Amino acid sequence: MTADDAVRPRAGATRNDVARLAGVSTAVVSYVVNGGPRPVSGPTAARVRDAIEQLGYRPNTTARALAVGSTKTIGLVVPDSTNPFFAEYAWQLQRAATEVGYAVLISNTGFDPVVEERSVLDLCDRQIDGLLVAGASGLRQVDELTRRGRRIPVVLIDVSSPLHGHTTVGPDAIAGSARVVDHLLDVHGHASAALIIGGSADPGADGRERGWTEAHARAGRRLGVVERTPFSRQGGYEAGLRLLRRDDRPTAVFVSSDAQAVGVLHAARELGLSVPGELAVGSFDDSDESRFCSPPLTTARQPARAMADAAITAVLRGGATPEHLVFEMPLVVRRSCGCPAG
Amino acid sequence: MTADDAVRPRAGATRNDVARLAGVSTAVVSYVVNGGPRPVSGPTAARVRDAIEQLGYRPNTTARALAVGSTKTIGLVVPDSTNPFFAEYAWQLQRAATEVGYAVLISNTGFDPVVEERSVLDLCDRQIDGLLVAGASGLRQVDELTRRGRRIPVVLIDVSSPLHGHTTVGPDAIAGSARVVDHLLDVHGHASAALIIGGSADPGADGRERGWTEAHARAGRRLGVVERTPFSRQGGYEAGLRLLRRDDRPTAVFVSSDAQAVGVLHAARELGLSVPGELAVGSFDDSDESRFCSPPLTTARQPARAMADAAITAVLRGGATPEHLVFEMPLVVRRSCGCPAG
DNA sequence: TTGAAAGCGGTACCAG
DNA sequence: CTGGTACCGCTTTCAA
Repeated sequence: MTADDAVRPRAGATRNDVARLAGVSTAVVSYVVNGGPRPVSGPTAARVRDAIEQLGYRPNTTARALAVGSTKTIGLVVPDSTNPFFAEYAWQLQRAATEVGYAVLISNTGFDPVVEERSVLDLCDRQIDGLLVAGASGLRQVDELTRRGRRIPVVLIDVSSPLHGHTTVGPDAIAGSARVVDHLLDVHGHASAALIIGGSADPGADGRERGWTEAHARAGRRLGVVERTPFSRQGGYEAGLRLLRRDDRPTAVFVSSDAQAVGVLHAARELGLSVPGELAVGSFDDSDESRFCSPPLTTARQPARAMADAAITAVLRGGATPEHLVFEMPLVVRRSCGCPAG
Repeated sequence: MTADDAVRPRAGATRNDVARLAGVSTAVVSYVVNGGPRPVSGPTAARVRDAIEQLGYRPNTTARALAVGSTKTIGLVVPDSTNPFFAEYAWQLQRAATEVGYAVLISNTGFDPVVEERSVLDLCDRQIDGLLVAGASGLRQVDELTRRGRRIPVVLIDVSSPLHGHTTVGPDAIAGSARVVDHLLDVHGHASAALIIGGSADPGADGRERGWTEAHARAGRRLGVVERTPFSRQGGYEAGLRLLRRDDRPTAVFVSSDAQAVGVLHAARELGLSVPGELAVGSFDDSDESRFCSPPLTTARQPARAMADAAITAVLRGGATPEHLVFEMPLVVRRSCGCPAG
């Protein structure tokens, strides 16, 4: 109201200013701001609130973090937040975190273990209260972190199989993948399905590969060929091209992510092959894109929302006792497998 | 080496521990950690480094932030990080920020002005060093922030037209949109193009709408119909259905985002209409998806990488003097407009 | 070249 | 119910 622009320090009011204006101690200001830990009389509290209002006082989160030892922030390490599934997952994690008063600091690794290591360290240096890691490559430094210094809770998200000594949350990738391969083999009668999947870090560790293998075994079929390629549309496209140019071109393929599957669709189109007519495709994720591509993808659904809620809950609980949360993956039938529209 | 698990405090070593072990003062530890502001003799520095190594000491970023008044963090407010373009843009911003030692805290608003306001406040409370805002709705509270308390630099990203008093970075949406509409009108000879665009907050404020309008004006054509719908695949799909069921079904449409365009493609497919045969579509963004959908989209390219670099640079410079950085949008010709493959 | 000490903005315990 | 005050971990000025 008055010419207070000149009076107000550019740095913003601190709890000291508030205390002075309200004629109380800083402790009292703290009590009313946080509703505790000591009670404050009505009138006093009112004076404090007035002062806060008048000064436009906002508590300094950094100072609070230093004092209480919690930043109300959780770190998230993902390979590539640009991938439609991770984008959605990250979004859900953020929503879930926000709902309980936490912020999420995201770090992309680009599937590079070195970057991943650096990311984990950076995040920890920022005093995050918990760490969510997708893309399990960097387990080594995660372990080390857990050992030395601040013992911050870590939960591995997006792991296909429960990992010893860590709390994990992820889809039942084995069952989910098997479900789509079964569908290809059983209801559509393909002799086998090829597999398009990511880098060969540790074949067999990936639940998607195992599900694919097991489904073939159960059906008594010989395994189809496998193509390894990056988890991206472009990666899927290239693998698709390779696959579809083979002399023994497969009639069905299970692709380990929607992004790659979109690339496969593109490759088929370019080669003039019809999907599902000449190539049936099943996929994994059920990201938004899978409903809108052509043809829409039959895919195993990752319940991102539920997993996100679980991951946030788990990491905030502190990961004291390792637990393994696995989520069922419903089969979402659309047209890429050969089923009629619907 | 020894049984130091018992010795090492669970809280992690502090600079005090390091100082004690190295037999120096905490100031010296600070000097060697930060390479300044005072010089330290070789031997002393070596002792300190040893101590750091031995204790596995990691500086506490929070404490540092409190002391120096900078969190090395910049806030980013976006409507929906799940949208393919924003996902990519956010990714680029993160990359650019990381390169200069900053982290990015993302907040999604879901296009809700109330949420947006809360987000901006939350971010500021976290003592971010700068704020990037996409989706200009929340200008009011941004202005207010700039006025009271900590004067944090704000840059508006993703604005189509330079905004008074703020530093902005964005594509030349008017020219870019006009470029694709021109293409539809001139090279493919359509009488006019319909427009699919987002919420009607302030028609005319959106550069895409203006570009579309101006292109028609220049060509001496009557404007096509406009459909307003959310910026999502689903939104585009619904708008597409509405548009394509009209008696006076348009022969060409300019869609204001790739995500919506993908929805339009889906709608056309569902109605058995061929693109570009019966409907030519031009779009905006050039996200990865636009290369892989069917048919691939002719679109105006947002130079996300360059814009991200500029945005980070600008916000870090402090936004002292408002500047308006606008980026050209190249036309990317693919097949959805009717041009031959290539 | 190094040490002592005064903050940065809050929190929360201990007295009163 | 409230005030005084010792931290939280690090930075940086001032003296030595």
